[in-house]
Amino acid sequence: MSFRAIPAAVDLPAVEHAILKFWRENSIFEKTVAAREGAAAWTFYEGPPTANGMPGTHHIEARVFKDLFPRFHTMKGKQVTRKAGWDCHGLPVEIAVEKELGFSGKGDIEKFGIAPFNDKCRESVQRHVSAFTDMTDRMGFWVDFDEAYWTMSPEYVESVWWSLKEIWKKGLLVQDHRVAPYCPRCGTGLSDHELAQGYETVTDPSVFVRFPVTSGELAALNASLLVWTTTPWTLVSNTAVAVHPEVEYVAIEVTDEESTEVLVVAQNLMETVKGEKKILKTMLGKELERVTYKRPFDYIEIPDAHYVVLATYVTTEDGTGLVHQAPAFGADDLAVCRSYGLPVVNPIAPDGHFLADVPVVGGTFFKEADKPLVKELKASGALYKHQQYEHTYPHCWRCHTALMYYAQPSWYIRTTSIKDALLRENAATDWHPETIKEGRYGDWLNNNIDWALSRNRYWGTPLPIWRCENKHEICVDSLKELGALAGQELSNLDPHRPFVDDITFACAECSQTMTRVPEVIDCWYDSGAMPFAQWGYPHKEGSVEKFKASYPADFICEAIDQTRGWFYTLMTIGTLVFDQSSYKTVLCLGHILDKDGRKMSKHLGNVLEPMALMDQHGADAVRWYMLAAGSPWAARRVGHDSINEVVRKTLLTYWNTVSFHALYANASHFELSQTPALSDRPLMDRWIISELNTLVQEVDAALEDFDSQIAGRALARFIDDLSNWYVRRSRRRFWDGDVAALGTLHECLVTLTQLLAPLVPFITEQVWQELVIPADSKQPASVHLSDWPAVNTGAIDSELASQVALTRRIVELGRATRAESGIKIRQPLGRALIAASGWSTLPEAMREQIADELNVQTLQDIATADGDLVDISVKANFKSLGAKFGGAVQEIAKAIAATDATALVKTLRASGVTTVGTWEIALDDLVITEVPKSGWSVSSHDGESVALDLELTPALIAAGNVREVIRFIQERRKSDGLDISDRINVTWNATDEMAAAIETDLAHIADEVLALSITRDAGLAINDTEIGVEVVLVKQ
RNA sequence: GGGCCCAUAGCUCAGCCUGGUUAGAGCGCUUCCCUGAUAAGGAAGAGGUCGGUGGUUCAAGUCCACCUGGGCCCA
Repeated sequence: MSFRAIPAAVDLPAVEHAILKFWRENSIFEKTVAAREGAAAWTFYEGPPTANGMPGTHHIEARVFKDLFPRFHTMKGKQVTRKAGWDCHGLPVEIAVEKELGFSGKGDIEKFGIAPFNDKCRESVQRHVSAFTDMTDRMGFWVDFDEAYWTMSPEYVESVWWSLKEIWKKGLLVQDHRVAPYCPRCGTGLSDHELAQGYETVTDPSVFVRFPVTSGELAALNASLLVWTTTPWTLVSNTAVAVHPEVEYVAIEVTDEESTEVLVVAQNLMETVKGEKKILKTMLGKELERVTYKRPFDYIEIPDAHYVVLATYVTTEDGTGLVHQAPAFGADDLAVCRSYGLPVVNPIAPDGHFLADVPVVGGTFFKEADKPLVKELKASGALYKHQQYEHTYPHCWRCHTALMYYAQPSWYIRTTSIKDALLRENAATDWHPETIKEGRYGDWLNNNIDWALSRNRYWGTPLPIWRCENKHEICVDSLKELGALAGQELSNLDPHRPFVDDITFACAECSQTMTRVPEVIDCWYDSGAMPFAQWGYPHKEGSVEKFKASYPADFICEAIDQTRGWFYTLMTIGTLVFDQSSYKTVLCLGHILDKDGRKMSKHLGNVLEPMALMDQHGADAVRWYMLAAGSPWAARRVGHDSINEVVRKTLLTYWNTVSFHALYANASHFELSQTPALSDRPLMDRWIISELNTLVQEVDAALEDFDSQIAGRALARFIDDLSNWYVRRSRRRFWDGDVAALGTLHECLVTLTQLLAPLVPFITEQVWQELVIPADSKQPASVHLSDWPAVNTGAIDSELASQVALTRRIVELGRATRAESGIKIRQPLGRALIAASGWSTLPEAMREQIADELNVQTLQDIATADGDLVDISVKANFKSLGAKFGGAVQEIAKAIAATDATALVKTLRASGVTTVGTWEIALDDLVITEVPKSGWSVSSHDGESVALDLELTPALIAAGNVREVIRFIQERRKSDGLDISDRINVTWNATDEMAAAIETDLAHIADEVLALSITRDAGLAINDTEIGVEVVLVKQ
């Protein structure tokens, strides 16, 4: 058992590669899971990334957090299995393949063939997965790739089918119409993702049209509804007019040069109407419900329609507050019209042209129909106003055709019918940050709409519904069931298109042929089904047990964009199928932005490539930055400089403290067993051990609360305390091989390494191998196999902590005073006066440290110094006064300011209370500052002061010179390349003044510089040395 | 257009829940100090209308409302 030398310089990325090798060769990840066999499980679900491109830095972000908490809980004794997953299906994959093949739409795919196209999609997924595994491995995210689930695997698809059948059996999976953006040229609907790529600014007509009222009081007034639209081509399909039920509408008589008429508009949009106005009637929107009107075009048959309906989505931001409804061409329109039982009539063919038999515009492309229709409106007198209107409108990103919102048949899951259950499950979910629960996510649930499940595409889980021409329907839950229906052995069938499309069988009810409906499902359903589908539940052997043991998850974690993505589908499918959400705790991360606060995108060229980032700075640095530099749930900026700082400040300081320990433990042949009991160690040791145990408490609490930033801050502060106070102040003890100091530092480093391990697994593993295992062979082979440190509350001494804090504040003030006085710290001073409330009880050891740090010979309490040395000033303590006297504080503060401070403090110190004005105050109602009078150099802060006596005696000057000489020789040792433990012989010469100082303290100097002999050589030239000394060092 | 989140030093971020009168840290910059582990450390300086406006209060960076700007999600 011994300590190895650990180099101070370290190449972090190189160390990481060695550690990766060590983990791999020794199966450390597998062992951390196996070691907890039989322990309570802490379940984590991996949200599968879509392998449709190369991983970006934002992928690292989520994966850092997905790694930290499983590592933490493993150390805390839980078994955390981590199954990787890949989201394989979906439009993004199809688009990537289409691009590769140079396709421009569904026609090309069908020409190419669905089977070969899907083969290409499968290949594309497999190709990108390796980039993800490389990145994942490099960053130290421990997850089991060997057992990864793939959403395209047959057993996964069958499990998804099973769940769909469960939903179908409940009557919640149905076909209905859906309005979606649609490219009439490509003949396909577009996803939101595609939509976002194609917005273009266009100028469209904006028309105000009169719809004459035909029933009730308003008809008697000859009133017309004034309706605004920017899509005149949809007026042919007008079915209703929507108003907001709670908005005030007015019927106004308008008179201009030519005529008088009565129009109905929202009251606060009356400005739209020009001319002399007289309000005839005011009414709420809901009073207009079911008022009938005459539509502008009678070209197509729309039965039982054309009246006013109520809709809360109507706004009075622009237009007239009366919104024309064409349910085939607007999602809101469709929802509103459907709730009134209005028909959905569509005069436009899938190619975007009006049906040939429509008058006036038959055969016209929808966008081209605006002009002739406006002309017709003008001719019939229905047109009130016609303007041009510039706005952004979605276009097809492939062919730039203006998109149509177009009603298409689509399959829905009736999630609205389980809304109450979803709200119940959400209420039981632990969200981090908490605001998401009732905010963004809660709102989304409250405004829940049915899930449009189907896609008219190729590469996805086929919707397992077969139908005959009499609309009899069956949902299939497995290949086995399908085989039984079809009378074929199908267990080896690829459950994808086009193979499943080929399976047909006779309808049990009408004997007609049943064929599969053509759609595939939304790939978000795939990923939301992973809690059971990852096990092949319930078909696969053993899956039932595995599923039950791992449902619901204790922890999931993704970025905030998943609120309506995976967080939603996971909860919804769980609730639909099992009546229970599939996760208990969810950590919702903010986004990673570039150094200028912009989203990272290829387009802006500001993407940080993750592998390069880790090769440059090291994965630990990137991890620490993600975890600790800012709040996990806030959006954060990433740049090279900020990551560099992490390395310098935190990781290298930690490393160098380890290296320092190794240096002296090695030099003095320290053994851990030599460490004395804690109670026998000096105050300084007991302090840092107290801080260490406080740290264990803090980090544990923060990580239990998923707040890595607070944990990181506490750890960084401790590293700083350890290195820059404990080690620095104890340096001499280390030189001397003090076993208490070496043992204390070792204890701190071992525990610190364990606390850091889940955050920065590489450097801590290296330290474990270099520092811990060689000294204690009983320790586990990896830090990640060790148990989370238990806090020793008995070692926490809060009084000691506050005393050290006071010591450090006094030192800080003293240094400021020193700097101000212009006298170097190397020059000893005779006396310092201290004013601080805890001074009188400060232990001697700490006073010595202050004296040493400030290089003063004696310290004295300012209160015991000669009487008129001190000026006392007081200020009101608003916090305590405000609590006692409330509104009177300002007056009291004035009264206090007007009182003689010295007398006031004297009285209070003697009797505890006194009256100022009419108020009785106590000592803690004042902020007291004591400052020495002139002749001293002083610094004060928050009522604490340090004053230095600047008088230099010849003895002090000589002592200063001795210190100069020692420093000079030490520097020479370093520049001569001597080892810290080399013994030397010194030959010296100096100016008279310096020589006198040296002669008085030869033994001390020799001792400090490890000199066996120290001899003057008057012949040695001293001219060109700054302090008037020259030395020659000879290694013994 | 709607909802949610965010806005504090040149930069990255604390502080806000629980209001208290000179608003903090680190990086960067200038000057100086210290150094027998450190790519470190220390001191001083420059740098802030705490996004804006109003309100509540004896007192607002902190609580409330509105506005502006940014981000995300949804239309």
